[in-house]
Amino acid sequence: MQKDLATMEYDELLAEFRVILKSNKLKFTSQREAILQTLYSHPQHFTSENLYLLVKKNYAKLNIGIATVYRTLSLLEENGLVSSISLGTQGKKFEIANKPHHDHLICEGCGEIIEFENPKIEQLQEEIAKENGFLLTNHLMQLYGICKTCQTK
Amino acid sequence: MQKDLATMEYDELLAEFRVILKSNKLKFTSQREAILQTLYSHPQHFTSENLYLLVKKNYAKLNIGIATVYRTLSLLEENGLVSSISLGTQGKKFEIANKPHHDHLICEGCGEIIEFENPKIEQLQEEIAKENGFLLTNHLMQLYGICKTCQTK
DNA sequence: CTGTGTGCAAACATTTTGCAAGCAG
DNA sequence: CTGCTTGCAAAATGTTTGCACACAG
Repeated sequence: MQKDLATMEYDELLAEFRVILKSNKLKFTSQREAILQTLYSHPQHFTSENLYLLVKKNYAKLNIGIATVYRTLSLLEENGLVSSISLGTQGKKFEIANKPHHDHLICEGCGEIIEFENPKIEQLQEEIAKENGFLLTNHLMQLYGICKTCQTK
Repeated sequence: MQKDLATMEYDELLAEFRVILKSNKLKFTSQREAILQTLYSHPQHFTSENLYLLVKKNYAKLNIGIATVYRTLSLLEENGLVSSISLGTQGKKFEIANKPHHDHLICEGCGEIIEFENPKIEQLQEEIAKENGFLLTNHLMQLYGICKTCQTK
């Protein structure tokens, strides 16, 4: 039984990544580690571009290419180590998946993202899936609004 | 007080569109109408491309361009007559907004989209927003899973 | 060694924009 | 008439792919 990603420390995450690579006959490379490490140490939402720039800066010696970032993000997402969401006009964003599942409250004024989780909603979602004969694999919930600060502007 | 979009017939929708255009000093053109009409009569989810192809086919005389579709969709979305969602790898999809708010259950196998609504979840969302000092304007909920048919494949 | 991974540049896909001609008001 | 709108093509953006060399196993 795999350990819950939610409570995973970096070394555990890394070990998990190695297992995934091995079982897919893929190789562990410094570029792949740099990307995983960067995602882990910045639990924020990255666009592919942002992540590329940060890895490029923090691991200048690697001279990483944007193509590698895309390829690695796909790999990580396919294996559940990162998740992505698409915000309206801001494009696709990625984040490391080593935290409890959570949803997003997004301010349309300043773009601030607040994370939250709500077990009751999760339970209702399961019920809806069941009613429709679906086997749920994932979900995405984004609430858009105006935050307190922007309301007073 | 504006009539609820949810119960709007086409002629009402069209009238609403004319008002929006007028108040923005924009013109009512056959291209814009063709797009609105097509969205109304096909209450499904369109990509920009799909919609372009369908309008092109149904209104061949107009010889419409893809740029006009993009421009009109932006206009309609800004004014709340269409809404859009971003599905994982399938890009942004648009639909006419003249129906009750609803969320989506999406099959990762075949791409089928089932619409549903759940008042209990909506209420919980309001509570979450309130707790965080947000004034809710909109929300998006997508449940991903495998539909009954795809489960047996 | 073998075969996967990488950076690079080119290719693609999608969306936006400049422009001259068309047309709504 | 005036100036918004359109189609077209070009440009801009974002993402994927082919290739030859690099390197993990």
